[in-house]
Amino acid sequence: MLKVPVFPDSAPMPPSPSAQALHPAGKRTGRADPDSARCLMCKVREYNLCSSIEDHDVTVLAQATRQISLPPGTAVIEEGTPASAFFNVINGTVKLFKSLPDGRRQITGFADAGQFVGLSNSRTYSFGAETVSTVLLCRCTHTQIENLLAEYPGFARHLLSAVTHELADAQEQMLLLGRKTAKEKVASFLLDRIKQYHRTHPHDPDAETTASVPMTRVDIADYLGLTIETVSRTISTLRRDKIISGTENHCIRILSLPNLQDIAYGLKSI
Amino acid sequence: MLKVPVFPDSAPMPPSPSAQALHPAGKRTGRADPDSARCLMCKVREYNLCSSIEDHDVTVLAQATRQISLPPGTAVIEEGTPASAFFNVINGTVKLFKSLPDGRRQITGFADAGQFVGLSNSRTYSFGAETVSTVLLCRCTHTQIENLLAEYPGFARHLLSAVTHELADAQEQMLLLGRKTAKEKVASFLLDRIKQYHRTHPHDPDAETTASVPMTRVDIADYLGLTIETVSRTISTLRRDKIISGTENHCIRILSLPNLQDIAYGLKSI
DNA sequence: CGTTTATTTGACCCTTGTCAAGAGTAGTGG
DNA sequence: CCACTACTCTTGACAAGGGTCAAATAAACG
Repeated sequence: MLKVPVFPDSAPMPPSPSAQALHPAGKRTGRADPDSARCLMCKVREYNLCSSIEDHDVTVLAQATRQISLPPGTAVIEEGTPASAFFNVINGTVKLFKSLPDGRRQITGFADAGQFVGLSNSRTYSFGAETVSTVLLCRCTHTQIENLLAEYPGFARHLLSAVTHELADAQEQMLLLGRKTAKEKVASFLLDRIKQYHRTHPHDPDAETTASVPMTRVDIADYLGLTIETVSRTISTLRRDKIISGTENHCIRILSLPNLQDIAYGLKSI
Repeated sequence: MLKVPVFPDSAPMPPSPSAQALHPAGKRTGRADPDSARCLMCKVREYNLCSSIEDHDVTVLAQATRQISLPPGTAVIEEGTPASAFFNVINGTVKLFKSLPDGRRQITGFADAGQFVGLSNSRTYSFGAETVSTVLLCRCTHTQIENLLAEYPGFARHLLSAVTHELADAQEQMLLLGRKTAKEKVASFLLDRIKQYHRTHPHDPDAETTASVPMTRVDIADYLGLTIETVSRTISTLRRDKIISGTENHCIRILSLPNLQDIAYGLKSI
């Protein structure tokens, strides 16, 4: 049978306390140790990949991963370097991007709390990743991911589901980049940010009308395939048209969600 | 544990002779039946997902799938309809696309022989699919894919690898759509077509300099986020600059691969 | 061989990019 | 607490890449 590793030939990693063989599948620890408590109490555990590993096996996870905190603007993954690690975002936002030799850049997505970063099929990363805000990450080597995949069938299925979802998002973004106008692009982006805010603040009564935009105009422009000037002008227009309200730059309030939706999908001729 | 099906709640399918329960894992058939011969002799078997199922289990595959042949321009998947089937492309090319309400369309990719179409995480397809040329497909219900995933761990891993690869392609295409000029887009597209021709015609001595372009200008334009006029003009310019040669429309000969590569990555200022 | 459809080419214009300057904002340190 | 500096963001004037509309060619097909 053809071998098709998801993480082929992971580059050798510097030895770390947590870089040890996983427990055999199904082995139970009598009770939670301090490490597994970290995973059990993790605020994104129920939303992300880790939910595939049941509570009583969580020691495996805790020993396979290490948490790191990074300030805004820090490189997490360097485009073209050996692909060796995988990251879960616990808190904050990470941007993923690809670049051209002359420096032009396309941000392919933002990974918020609960999402992951660093899946690669090839020996090197085909994309870069950098923190947008202060970010808490859970790091795991590809070798350890391979072990989890081999021991927990549910994990492979969960990962497949997550990647399939990402692919659908990527296709939606291709539609945006190839066929939408600047105004439609910005409106679509704001809708995504509202959804994201709603996911992470389900109990905020204003969640329906709030968009958290932690990224700069440069990042928004590189995400939407525009220039910062066009992004700025378009947001100003939306403010002038009373579709959004103009208090702050990084927390936008939506005055007319239906109008914004119509614009995003090209139903508003204006 | 949270259940995360890759094909949730597959829509009920009309009963078909091949829509029956799979054989139990590991059950061997004494020798190949006519059905399994179809799979064993399949010309893409060694390249595609089916290689995850070993030869002695191939009856399972043969009974789970049905081959269909479709003329050019036939809808394979209707955007927004219930997601119920999955297709392997045995021969020909299928285009995948998303549309806006007013008819604007973005082709998100072309699936050539050996690739698959129809993976979906949601109840309905978020994209459409249509044949470009005459196409031979191998159809399989999502229910049957679920069974294969449950019984053959290698299959889930193979599928994960394939989807991860598709995601990387999608990211590369986002870079193209968001940040490349018309000339760079067309050059990148031609390079992809050369690679594709090389894969499918490994013994052709001209494979290094040949690009098969079965799709129309409309499809190319919808794939690159341009208009047909711009695609046409750009190809004419490449011909005038002696980078490609102008014999036919659907089989392009490359005169200077290095130049084409430089243009595709923005290294050629012209 | 004529009809239909796909492609090319031209003329013109609009959306978005480029260049440049001004206005906010956020830190920093006296 | 208030300058000072360094960004980030906004706005304006202008240019250009690519879109739109229209017509001419070239292929494809019965």
